[in-house]
This record gives sequence, structure tokens and C-alpha cells, in this order.
Amino acid sequence: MSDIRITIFDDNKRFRESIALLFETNHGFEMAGNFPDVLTVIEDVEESKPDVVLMDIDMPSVNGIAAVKKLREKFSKLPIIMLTSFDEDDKVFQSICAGAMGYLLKSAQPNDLIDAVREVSAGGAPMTPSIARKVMMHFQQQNTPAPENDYGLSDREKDVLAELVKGKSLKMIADELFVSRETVKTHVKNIYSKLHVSCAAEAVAKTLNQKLLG
Amino acid sequence: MSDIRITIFDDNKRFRESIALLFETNHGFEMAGNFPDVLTVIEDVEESKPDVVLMDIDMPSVNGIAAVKKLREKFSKLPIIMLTSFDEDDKVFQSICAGAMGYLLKSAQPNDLIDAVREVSAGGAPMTPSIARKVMMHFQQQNTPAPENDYGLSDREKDVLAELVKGKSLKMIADELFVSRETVKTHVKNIYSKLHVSCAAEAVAKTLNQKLLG
DNA sequence: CTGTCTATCCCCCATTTGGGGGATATTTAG
DNA sequence: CTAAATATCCCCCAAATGGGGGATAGACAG
Repeated sequence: MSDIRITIFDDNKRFRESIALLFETNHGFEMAGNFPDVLTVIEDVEESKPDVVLMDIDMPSVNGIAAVKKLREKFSKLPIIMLTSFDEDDKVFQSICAGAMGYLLKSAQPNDLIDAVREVSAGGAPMTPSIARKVMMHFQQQNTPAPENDYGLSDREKDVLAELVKGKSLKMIADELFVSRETVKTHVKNIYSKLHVSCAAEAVAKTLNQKLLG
Repeated sequence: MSDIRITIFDDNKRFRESIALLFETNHGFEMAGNFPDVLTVIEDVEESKPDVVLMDIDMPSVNGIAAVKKLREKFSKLPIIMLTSFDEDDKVFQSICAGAMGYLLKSAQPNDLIDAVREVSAGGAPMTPSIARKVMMHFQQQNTPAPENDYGLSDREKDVLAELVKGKSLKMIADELFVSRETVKTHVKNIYSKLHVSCAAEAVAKTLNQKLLG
């Protein structure tokens, strides 16, 4: 097994040097590159050909999150670990969405860093427990149907709404549900009134955005 | 600091006993309950009052995922760690969506189990690296706009589509964009044709479901 | 029993939508 | 330069939508 090649982007020279020292004195790792900014991040990565990128989240001038986005577009599978001094929720989430696979505090122990790099290059996603929990919570929220927030829609109204979401016309819905078009129309009117919307498109948008249906 | 109380649900008696032994012989832990099935999971948890629940994902009769859902509804903050013999993607995802906070293989080392319980009760989300990665990937997909999948919509068409998603009528869109209603209509026609849909509601559904707009 | 909620149906009718034609100007690509 | 996209606008017209009104029957609660 060949060494894991690491490229780091961080504006702090001291920190870059400690990292370089850390990985060069450990077997199985090799520094590939070492840059103070992300102005030419794509080229830097192309030339240094790292297996793992370490990216400072807070850099003056161009910020690390934007750099992650760029890298993700160009190198879709390159593992990136974000480094930050503080536990800043917002930025961490933005990084994750931008495509970073891991997230660590700079204050982490050298051993944790080493483990994280190993883990990410083996297909894992190293992160601090508190971040992991936040990601999970967010994930759950996104994937659960409605809590109790159905605006008091009746079962039948939900049936109709489900068909509306599929793009069906009143007539098609009437056929699907074996009732007259007029009945569907009444349900639709009531749905609009309960959801406080005034047309099908808006109802569909609200339904999907708020995950009103299971 | 008081002990961390643990309740386990697993149909395998041997396994339950090993777990009990493991936690009883380690300082800082205490077995609260020990059940072979989840038939009365709510009552079991109410009575044993655990800080952490260990739940086998594959149990005969009633399955562990459904049990997690029930628990999550009743005890919204109780940390649950899923245990499984194999790395079954589907079930793991279902568990996560159901509200489990952690996920481990039964073949994990005793030490890992202990760490996981500590971590989850401290607000973390212990899971194997490969699961962490999958969660992250899924998370990213859900939170990124469209890759290249915009069906060849032009910029202007995206503008119009964005207004449609807001539930605006053709006339309103025309005013928003300072063009005539006819222009909007043409754009809408082209959008329908590019998205292969035939009405506003369907276009909105497709747009939101596939996150076609940033 | 009475009232409310729900699902079902009906009518009228103005407005909107969507499908079918075109047309022109500008920009982009080959 | 020529062709393809793109953005803008126009007309016709059938069909659908949405807003208003009202009605009946069953279920369920107080």
C-alpha cells in the first residue's frame, strides 16, 4: 500500500508546518502540497495530486467553503477534511453541503488528525461527535413526513392533494377516485382555503416544501 | 456523575447476556433493562428509564425500526443505537430516518460499544465510518441544487419557473419580469416541453422533487 | 336531538391556461 | 456567414380552473 498523499490549504504558516511535520514523521503519509491560500486551488490540487485535502474553513480573501465547491465540481471524489478553530455551525453545514467529507477542530490531537485522514481516505467521514449529531438531526428532519402540520386536511382532501401533486387535472382525479369532477372541485376549494393558497401550483409547492404528505 | 443506564432489545439471549456483562463490569454503566422483543417497547422503556437504548435492527415478529419510530414519538430525545449483524444499507437508512442516533455492527469490539454509548449519551452520533460517509453523501445530494440536470432550461426559463413555483399566475410573472404575458406564456410552453410535463402543478412538483433550481 | 364535519354532487360564469399557429431581433455556435 | 438558440411579442380558441352560490346524506360529538 502506497502512502496517503496530503495537501493542505491554510493561511497560517506555523500550522501548515506542524501538519507537514506531523505527516512526514508518520509512516504511511506523505505531504503532497502546502498552500497559504486557495486562489489557484484547482491548479494546486492538479499538480500536487493529493489523496486527501485538508482545508482551513476560515481564510482571509477567498474562503475555504467556496474552494471546496470548486474542488468538488472538478474532482468529484477527492476527500476533503475541513479544519476550523471554532465549532461554527453555519460554516460547518455549508462546508458539508459544498462537499467536504470530514470536519475537525484544529485543536484536535495529532493522533485524531492522523486517524481522520486514514478514515477519510478509506471511505469514511470523520467528524466530531457534536457535528455528527447535528448532521443526523438535520437528516432526520428532512426525511420525516409531516409532524402534525397538516393544516387540518381531511383524509379525502389528502387523497386529492396527492393527485394534484402528481400533476393530475380535476377530471383525471375524479376518475382516479371514482367521484364526480364537482366533488373533486369542492375538495380542491377546501384544500386551497385550508392551505391559504389560491392555485394548484402553489398548493403543490407548499405540500412539497413542508412535506405535508407522507 | 451518575451511571449511564442502558436498556437493550435483542431476541438473542446470549447476546443480551454478553452486553449485560460488558456494561455491568465497567464503571459508569448500569443495565436498566433487557428485553427479547419490542412488543411492549414503550412500557419497557417507561419502566426501565434508560439513558441509552440499544436496539437490534433485525428481530423476528416486530422489527426494530418500527420500534424506533414509536420510541421517537414518545421520547423525543432518548438516544437509540441500532445494532445489526450486517451492513445493510436500506435498514440503516430507515433506522436513521426513524430517529436512531447511532449505528453499530454487532461484531464491534466491546470497547467500541462502550465508547459509542458514552458518545451518544454525551450528544454524539456514533456510527461506523462507512455509514457516516453514506449519510454525508445523502445529505449533500439533498442539499445541493441541480448537478447538470436542468433539462437544458435557459436562464430566463429558470426565472419563469422560479415564479411558477411561487404559485404566481402568468400575468403576475409578466409584471415581475417586466415583459408581456405572451412572452411568459412562450417561456412556460418551452419549460413544459423541456420538462415533459403538461401543467404548472406538474412542473412545480418536478422542480421541487428534483431540486432543479438553486 | 342538534349541530358540526365530511364527502358527495349540482349550477353559473369570468378568468386563466395551454396548445396551435407565427414573427422579429440578438446572441451564440459552427 | 449561416444556422441554431434565445428572448421578445402577437392572435385564435377550446378547455380547464377557480370563485361564488347551494344541496344532501352520513358520521360523530356534545
